[in-house]
Amino acid sequence: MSNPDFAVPSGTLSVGEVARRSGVAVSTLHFYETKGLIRSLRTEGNQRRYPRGVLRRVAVIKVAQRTGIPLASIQAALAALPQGRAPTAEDWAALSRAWQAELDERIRRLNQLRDQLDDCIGCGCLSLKTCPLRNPRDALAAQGAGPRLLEPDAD
Amino acid sequence: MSNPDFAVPSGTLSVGEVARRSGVAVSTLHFYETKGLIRSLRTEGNQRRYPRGVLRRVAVIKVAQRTGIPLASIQAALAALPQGRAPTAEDWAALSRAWQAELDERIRRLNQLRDQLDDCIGCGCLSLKTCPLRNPRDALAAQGAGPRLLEPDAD
DNA sequence: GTAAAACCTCAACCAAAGTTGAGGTCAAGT
DNA sequence: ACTTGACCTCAACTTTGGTTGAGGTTTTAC
Repeated sequence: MSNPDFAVPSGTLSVGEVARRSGVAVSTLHFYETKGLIRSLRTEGNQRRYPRGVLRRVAVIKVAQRTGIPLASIQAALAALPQGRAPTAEDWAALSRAWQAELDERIRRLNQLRDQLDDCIGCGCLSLKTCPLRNPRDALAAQGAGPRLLEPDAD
Repeated sequence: MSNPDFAVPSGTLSVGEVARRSGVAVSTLHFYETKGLIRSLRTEGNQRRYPRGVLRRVAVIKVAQRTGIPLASIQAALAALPQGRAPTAEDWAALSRAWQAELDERIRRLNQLRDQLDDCIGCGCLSLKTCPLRNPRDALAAQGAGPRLLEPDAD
């Protein structure tokens, strides 16, 4: 059994090659596949063969991850790419813009926090009920698993 | 058995009170205790009683968490507070300064990433070997579980 | 034609930061 | 006295982002 050119387009990459060239472990590529972040064709012997585009896709995944976006959201964003044709530069750019906006928002929130920490230095106000850092709902949207509820106004 | 004033200093808080006043779940306070982030005295009936200082401590923990610092590091920082006496405002301020520096660093890295994403928009360069976003070691320290290794210079 | 390297699946495990539940005890109000 | 709510411990489970290993197959290279 062979003529691999029939079963699998030539110019595809094995999982090991993708791993080497993308800097991502083979196990991670398997994992991404189970999560629907990437897809592969199979040889007759059931081995993965990736279209070249996978390298860009993995690059994009890693970049998005570094901005703090969870894999599930990355998956959703990638799934929204046009089906049927290879994504264009503009498709990728649109993704980048969306993620950049999210990143901006995260940076904004961290800066706010930083400034408040600045205000609080030396005043010991972390124990005061009026401190914005102790009452995040005042100034900041809950980030992650923030405090659910603070005493209305007692103490 | 009682005379709680003997076993436990008066003016202490039960775990439920701390939960209500700090906005943190009881189970979380238990969890923090197992991680050495807070400590408690016990009544004769084995119930937790917290010194009032625990409220500030929990507030500080939550603030640090919002800056993205892992609990283990927070624990280490808190453990470095002077033993024996209650921390002073200056003690807390020193902590704040340290965390603020970390926060600054995180913000700096995210800004760098944002700018690079900016540069890359529209150029489709995520597929190019020269793109700084694909070769993070060029410009950025590995953040979290970054790519281990990128091909030396092939491709 | 055979041995080694690469690949396959599946299940188990890891860390972080908790949450949930079972089964039992303590404390407080009436 | 007794019921109810708050508390106790311990173990198991959750999510995210993977890694590790066992046991078996495929591909490649000599």
